[in-house]
Amino acid sequence: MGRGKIEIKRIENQSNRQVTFSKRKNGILKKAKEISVLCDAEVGVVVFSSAGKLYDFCSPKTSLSRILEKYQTNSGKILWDEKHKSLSAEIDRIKKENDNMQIELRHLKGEDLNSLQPKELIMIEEALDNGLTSLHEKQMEHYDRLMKHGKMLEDENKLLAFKVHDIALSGSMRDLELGYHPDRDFAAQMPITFRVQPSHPNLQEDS
Amino acid sequence: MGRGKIEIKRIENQSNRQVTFSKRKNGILKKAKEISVLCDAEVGVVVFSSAGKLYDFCSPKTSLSRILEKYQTNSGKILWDEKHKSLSAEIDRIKKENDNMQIELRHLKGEDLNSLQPKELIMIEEALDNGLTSLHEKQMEHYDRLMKHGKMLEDENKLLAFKVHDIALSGSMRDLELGYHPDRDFAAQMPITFRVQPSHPNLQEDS
DNA sequence: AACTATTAATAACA
DNA sequence: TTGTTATTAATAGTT
Repeated sequence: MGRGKIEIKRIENQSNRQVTFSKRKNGILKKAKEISVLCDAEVGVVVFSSAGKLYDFCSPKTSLSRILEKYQTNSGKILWDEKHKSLSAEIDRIKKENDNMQIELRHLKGEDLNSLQPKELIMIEEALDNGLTSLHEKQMEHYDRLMKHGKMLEDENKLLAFKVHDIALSGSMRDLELGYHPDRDFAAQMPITFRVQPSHPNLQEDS
Repeated sequence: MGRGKIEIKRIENQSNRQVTFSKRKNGILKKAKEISVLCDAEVGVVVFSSAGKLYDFCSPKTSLSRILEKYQTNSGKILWDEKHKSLSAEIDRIKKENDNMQIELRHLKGEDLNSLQPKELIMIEEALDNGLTSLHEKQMEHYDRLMKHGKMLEDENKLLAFKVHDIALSGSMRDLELGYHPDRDFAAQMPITFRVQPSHPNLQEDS
């Protein structure tokens, strides 16, 4: 189909080859489009020129992804070896890590101990003991902090109780009887730790 | 290019469509082969008939995998979305699971406790206590078993010591002075638990 | 599946 | 590249 018949073998003349590529590439993409429309077929075409430039066609209503997905299930061949395998490998690796941690966790929780040797039990016991030790230290810190805070509150309460007593003696009880008014001037300006907290159980104890 | 011109739109007649598909499909695959040879191009073609049958061509000296790999790097489009995404999602899921276990493990080992509230510390403490309880039960079992075994050995040793004493009295000391002979007749035929174990520390105590 | 009249693709050329 | 055209190749409709 041209001014002369040609043999189907590599065209040695570079520019000739390039022209032929361009024309035939258009031809193939056109044919692909036509068969997809005429025959309701799914078609995917990918072409690289020898220079490495990419051309492709994919039938409408689908995508290369879907076509290739279908290709794999249909042909049994697996395409995306590289990325696919590396992802699968990573999954395996993480799962193994997961399993090991799971086992360790179970052991620390006192489960699945039957298969373990006495020495292994002792190692777990040491881990648990260490854990408890650290934990108790931390709890002690919390306890100390709470005690300190409680002591502070008690001191504040004493101070407040004293002031209340003072105000009561000076005769202006009405302000207190009105209760909690956060937007009242004197309340807003008072440092927060010095505001009256009516529900505090310790408030009355030392007064 | 046929007895008549045709519009490029879906061929409604089913059998007609099928015939046209068959012919044009061959045409496309042939064209693909030709351009790959003539122009030294990489070509991949995948065609599905409307019935779902697969036909494909791939230029020699390469593979669909490689062509598609190249397609991705060249176009920036990511193909294998489906499997790829689901694998990535699974990795994320497992990693999250992993992280959670890691945190739980660290907590049980008494690490990274600073961010925890007292109530959380108590929950960990309970877990550790439970773990220790189960562990101690298991260790107790081991201990009991060992004790039982030790008692059994002691009994056997007493019996052996008695026999040794007996034999010594009957005058044939030479056999014993020769030491351990596993292939001697009387040793090989004796049940294994009754053979003399010279290195056993309890052997002389009750004799 | 073949056949073949016709259209479509394209090799060589500009 | 793009366009033109003589030719070959593909294929629509038919057998």
